[in-house]
Amino acid sequence: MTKDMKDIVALCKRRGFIFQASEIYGGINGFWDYGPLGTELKNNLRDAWWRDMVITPPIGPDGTPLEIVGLDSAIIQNPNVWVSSGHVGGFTDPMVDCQETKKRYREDHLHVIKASDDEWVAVHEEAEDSEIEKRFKKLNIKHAEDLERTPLTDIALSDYSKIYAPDAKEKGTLLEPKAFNLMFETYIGATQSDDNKAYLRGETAQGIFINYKNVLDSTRVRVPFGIAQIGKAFRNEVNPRNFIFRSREFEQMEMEWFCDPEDAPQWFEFWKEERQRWWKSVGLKDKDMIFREHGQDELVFYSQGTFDIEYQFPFTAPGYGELEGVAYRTNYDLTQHQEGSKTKMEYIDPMDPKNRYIPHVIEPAAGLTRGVLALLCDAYTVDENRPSGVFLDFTPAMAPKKAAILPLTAKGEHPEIATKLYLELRKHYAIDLDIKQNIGKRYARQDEIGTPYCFTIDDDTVANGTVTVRERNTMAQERIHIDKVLDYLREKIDG
RNA sequence: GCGGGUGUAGCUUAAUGGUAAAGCCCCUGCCUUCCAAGCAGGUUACGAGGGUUCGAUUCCCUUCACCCGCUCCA
Repeated sequence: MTKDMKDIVALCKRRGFIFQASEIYGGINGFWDYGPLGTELKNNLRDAWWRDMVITPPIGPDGTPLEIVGLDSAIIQNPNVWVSSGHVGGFTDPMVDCQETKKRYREDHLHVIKASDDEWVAVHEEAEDSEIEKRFKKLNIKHAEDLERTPLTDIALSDYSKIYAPDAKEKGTLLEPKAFNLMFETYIGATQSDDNKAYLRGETAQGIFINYKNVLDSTRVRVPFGIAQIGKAFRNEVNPRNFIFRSREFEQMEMEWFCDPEDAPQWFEFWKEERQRWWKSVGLKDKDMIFREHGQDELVFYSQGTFDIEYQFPFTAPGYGELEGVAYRTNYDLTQHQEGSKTKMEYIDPMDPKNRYIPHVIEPAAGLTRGVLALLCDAYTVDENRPSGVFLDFTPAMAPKKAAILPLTAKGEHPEIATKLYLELRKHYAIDLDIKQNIGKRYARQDEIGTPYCFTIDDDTVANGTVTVRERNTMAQERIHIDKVLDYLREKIDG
């Protein structure tokens, strides 16, 4: 039985994990709201990351604990931050559309071969000569001897009328290149003009880089150290798709690890390992993940290595979708901000003041909301042998509700004892108390929201103080004393 | 952004140019000593806007959202 995205989305809505944003107004493309359980789940994943990064960072290769501090920067920064980072202008890839075939190409991916003065043929940059010859034959154009290629970026717009687009029959069907900028624009103050234009952050990372000096000067951290931040980021995606996987407003968990350039390659290896381990620790199954080093051709120009942690989502299968990228960004960002802000970003080694350098950065950048989606997809388990037909196999630590307290009947002393137990347990964990309806329905409901344990109060509880524990995945039951319930939960959740 | 598809209750599905039906879920009560049981009752829907029409959920137009493919994802 395969997991169907439709069913997962339906369950998310039915049980209050994730809703279409602005649903009662007809929705809004690329935005999602988190319901009561989705919020709990997201917070659990977020808190686990914060705990494992900032509160209790990993032990380093030399046996000493790493030093990582937290940050919460503004979503809107001085717009020059995004000019220096390259998000405004530099990184946008102009696209050209073909009027005839409705296809769209990256301008810098197309090459043009000039067969004659007015018959030019556009081809993909990776097209081989043999393919190109076929293309010429099809167009019935005698091809030039040398097949010399000119990048489309070097061709004047006025010459577009001579070009046959890669998949077109007619020439002159390519339209003017359009720049796509994914930054969300806004205006500061009540009037709108270019003077007060600003951007919603496209990533949380830049907030870290621009506070690097502040953190150094205020916290006594020394290289190597990290600054971690969790928060919303915004990208005006051309085409949001696949539930919450690519949305225009999303949440990131990013850490910038500042280190000596000489040590950077070792730290890169360290964080690759560490981040793989972490995703497994929150419950993702090894068999559904892939760990992938980017090839040279995939790397952005300033990166000396990028490592993807990807998950096999139902909508990407048999392929994978990115959960986290661990990138060796060199000192690119700090250097950019040093130039852009005229603020020195040099680090002076306190043990050796002659040793000055701009730290290199290893960046483990994870998608929190993508992580939530992976947890949901991973947990979704079809089981036709149980009333609900499905259950969510969250780890106890990630489950939105840790346990449900269920009086077997709504009569006698059952509800009273159940309520007392509930009042005790809820001081420690997110607990459900559910009294109404028959017990089977209540178990089924808890299965659907992934509650790992149900404690049921029956006549034996009244007689001898024991309750049944019903385990979600196996539906097996055992009896334990009511006084041991909290210890039992502690052991399962934190132990 | 392009092409195709789909929008009726929380879900699954009906019917209809003239008061929109059912099953499941949900809620209330009864009953129930362990997995959506039974009985009685109850809430909830034509994605939005416009047009045609005496009257539109139904026909037409526009729009929005979702799904699939293409494109894209610094």
